Amino acid sequence: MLQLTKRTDYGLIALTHLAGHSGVRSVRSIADLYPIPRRLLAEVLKDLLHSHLVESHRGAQGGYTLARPPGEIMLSEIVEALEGAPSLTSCEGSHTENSCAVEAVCPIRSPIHVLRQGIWRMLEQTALSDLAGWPELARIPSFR
Amino acid sequence: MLQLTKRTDYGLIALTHLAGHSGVRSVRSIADLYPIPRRLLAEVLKDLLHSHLVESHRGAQGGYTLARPPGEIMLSEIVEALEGAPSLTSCEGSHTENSCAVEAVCPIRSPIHVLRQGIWRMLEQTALSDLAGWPELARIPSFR
DNA sequence: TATAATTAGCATCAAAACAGTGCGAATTAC
DNA sequence: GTAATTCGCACTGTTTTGATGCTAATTATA
Ligand code: SF4
Ligand code: SF4
Repeated sequence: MLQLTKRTDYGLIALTHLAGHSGVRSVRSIADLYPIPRRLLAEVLKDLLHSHLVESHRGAQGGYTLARPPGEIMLSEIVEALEGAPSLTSCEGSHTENSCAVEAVCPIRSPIHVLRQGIWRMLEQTALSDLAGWPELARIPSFR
Repeated sequence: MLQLTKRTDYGLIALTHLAGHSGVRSVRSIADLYPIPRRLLAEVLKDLLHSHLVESHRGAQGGYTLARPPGEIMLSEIVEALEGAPSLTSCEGSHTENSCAVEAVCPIRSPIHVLRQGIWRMLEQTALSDLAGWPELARIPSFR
C-alpha cells in the first residue's frame, strides 16, 4: 500500500528517541513515553539489534543505545531492517524466485524500477539525525 | 510495506497498453495478452473508470479507452485511484479520525511528512506517457 | 429480432501480511 | 539474592490483499 508498517514507524520513533537522549534507554521507558505496545517495540528493537543499528545492554538498568552516530544511520538501513528492501512491485527483491507471470512481457517493469530507485535514494540520503533534528524532539521530556 | 499492490501494478499495465494502442480495448484482450486474472483486471478498470481515468464502451466490441492523452495522466492519479492517497504512516490521509495514539508526542511526524511529499511529488511528475515510452512497449504485439 | 460480447455492480472466499501478545530462559546491576 | 531487563520462539486475531462468482444491463452485428 505504499506505506510504512507500524513496526517501522515505532522503530523510527525509538531510534529518534535514542538519538536525542544519550545513555542507555530501556524498552519500557520508551514504550511508556510514547504510548507504544511494549512487547511490539521490543520485537522491533531486536530486529534493529540484528541489523547492528543499535547495541543492547542486558540485565538490570540495561537497554539500548545507538550503534553509530545518528548522522551515520540512514533511513534506508532502518526500513530495510524492519521490512526488507523496498521492492515497489512483486518482481523485485530477492524473494527467491518470486517471478511474476507477467514478467516476460511486462511493459512497466523498467520504468517502475526507476521510480523505486528514486524513492530508495531519498531514504538513502536521509539520516536519522535529519529526523532527530526536528523541533518537536527538543520538547519531549526525558524520563528515567 | 512501501510497495504498490498488484491491483496498481495491473492498472499500470493496462493503462500503458491503452496508451500504446489506440482504439477500444476489452478487458479480455488485455488480460489475455499479459497473463493477468481477467476478473481482477476488470475490477481495476472499473475503479479507474470511477476516477475518470478511462472511459468505458459497453456492449459487444466494447471496452475501455483512455479518458485523456497519456501525457496528461499522472501516476499519482493512478495510484490514488487504486489504493488511495499515499499516507506513508497511519496518521495521515483522511481516514476519518484514524488518529494514532502517539500523535501528540510523535517525534517523527513532521519529517516523515516531508518524505511522503517527496515520494508523492515523484508520482505527480511522472506521466503515463513516461512509462508508455519505454522500448518494451513497442515490441508487444497487438491483438483484436 | 436473436445472439453473443462486454461492461456494471454486487457479494464472497482464501491467502497473505500485519499488529499484538505470552512465556520462560539468560543476563546483570545493585 | 532480587529485581530489572534483554533474548528467543511461538502463537493468536485482525486487516489487507488477491482472486473469483453470478446476474443484470448494454450494444454491435448477423
Ligand atoms: S514483472 Fe511487471 S507485472 Fe510483474 S511484478 Fe514486475 S512490474 Fe509488476
Ligand atoms: S503520529 Fe507518529 S507514530 Fe503515529 S502514525 Fe504518525 S508518524 Fe506514526
